[in-house]
Amino acid sequence: MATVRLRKNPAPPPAPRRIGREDNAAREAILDATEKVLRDEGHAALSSRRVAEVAGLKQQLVYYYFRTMDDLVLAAFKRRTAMSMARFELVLSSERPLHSLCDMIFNSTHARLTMEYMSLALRKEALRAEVVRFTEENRRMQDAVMTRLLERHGDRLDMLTPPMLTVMISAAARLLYMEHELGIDAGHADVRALFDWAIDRLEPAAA
Amino acid sequence: MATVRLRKNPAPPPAPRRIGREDNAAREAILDATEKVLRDEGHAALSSRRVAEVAGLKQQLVYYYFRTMDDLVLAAFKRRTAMSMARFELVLSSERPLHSLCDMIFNSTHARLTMEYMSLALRKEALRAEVVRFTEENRRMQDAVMTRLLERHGDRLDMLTPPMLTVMISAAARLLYMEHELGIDAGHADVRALFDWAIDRLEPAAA
DNA sequence: GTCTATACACCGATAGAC
DNA sequence: GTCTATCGGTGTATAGAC
Repeated sequence: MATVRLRKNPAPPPAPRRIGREDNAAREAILDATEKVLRDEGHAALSSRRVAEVAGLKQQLVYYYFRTMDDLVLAAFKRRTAMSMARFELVLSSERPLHSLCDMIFNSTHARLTMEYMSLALRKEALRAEVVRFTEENRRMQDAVMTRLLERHGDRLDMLTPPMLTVMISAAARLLYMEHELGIDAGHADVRALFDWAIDRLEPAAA
Repeated sequence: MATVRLRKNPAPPPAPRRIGREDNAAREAILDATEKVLRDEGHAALSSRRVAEVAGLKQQLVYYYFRTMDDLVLAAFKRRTAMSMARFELVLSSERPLHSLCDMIFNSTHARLTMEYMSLALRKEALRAEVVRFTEENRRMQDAVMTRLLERHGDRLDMLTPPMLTVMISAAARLLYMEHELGIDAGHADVRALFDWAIDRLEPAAA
C-alpha cells in the first residue's frame, strides 16, 4: 500500500466526498477483498486497484465507500476484531476454557492477517491505537481465565502469574505460525508438547 | 517494494547487464541504505529510488550493483546474517553463554529488521531459503548451549528439552519487541521475570 | 450507487553517453 | 563507475456523467 510521499497541492479541505452506507453489499465485498489481499499477498500488495479487482468491482468504487486506503484498512480491522471478540467470549464460557482458548490461538487461520495488521500499525497511528485497544482488552479477558486456573493450584505454581501464561501462549503461537509458514519446524513439537502438558495440568478433565 | 505483476515482453534473456564488484563503497552505501529503509519505513517503502536517495546516489546505480530489487534484499540479508553469526559465536564462547545469549536476543536492535526480512521471505523464494538456512543454523548452535546447561540439572527439569528453551526464548523476545514497538506492555514484566529467574537457575554465577 | 475519464507521483528496469 | 533519458505500468485520489 504505497503512500503518497509528496503532493503539490498541500492538503484538500476536510474531504467533502460522499461516503456509502455501512449496510451495502459492495462495501462488504471490498472489506472481504481487503482481508484476502492482506492475507494472501501481504500489505505491500494492498491497493485500491487490487482490492477492487479481487472484489470484482471498479477501483474508484473503493473511494466511494472509504475516504482513504488507511480508512479502509482500519474498517477491515474493526470488523475483524468485532467478530474475534464474539468468538472469544464463546470460548471463555466453554467447559474447558483454557483448552478451547489454546485450540483457537494455536490453530488460528487468522495469524497471517494479524501479522499484517500489526506491521501496518507500526506506521499508521489510527490503526495502531485500535490494535493496542484490542490486544489489551483481549489480554484482560484471558488473564481472568488464567487467574481462576492458577488459584486452584495454590502454591505449587507460585512463580507463575496469569499475564505470564497469557503472553507466553501468544508468543509461542505466533512464532510457531510464522516459522511454519516459512518452512521451519525445529523445536516446534517440543514446544507444543510443553504447552499440552501444562494445559492438561492446569485444567484437567472433569472428574 | 511493488513488484511488476504483468510484463508485455515475456522475459529478457538471462540479464547480460553489468554488475559492480563487491568491494565498492557505493555498493556498501546501497546495502546500508536498504537496511535503514527496511528498519525505519518497512518493506512496503523499499524502492530503488528511496534507497538511492537515502544513500545519496542516483537511482540507476542501484541497478548497476544489483540485478533486481530482490537481489538487493537478498544481499543485504546475507551481509546481516554473516555479521550476526560472528557475534553469535562470540556470545556462545563467553563465560555465561545463556546470559549473554538472552541479553542479545532480548535487547536486539535488529528485531524490526528481522521482522521485515521474515515478512518479505514469505513472498520471495530465494530469501525464504536463506532465512530458513540461517534460522536453523542459529538454532542448532543455541540448542548445543541448552543441552550442556540441562545436563547439569539431571532429572529436576526433565520435562524441558533444549529446543524447547531455544524456541521459547525467541518467541518471547519477538512478541515483547513487537508489542513494545506498538506501545503494549501488559504482562511483559512478568515474562521477563520468569526468564530472568530461569536463566539464573540454569546458569548460576560461578561459585 | 456505479460508471468513465483523468491528474500526477512513483515503481522496476533498460539503453547508451561520458 | 556514474550519468541522463526514457519506457510502460501501478499508486492514491478526484471530477463529473448517468
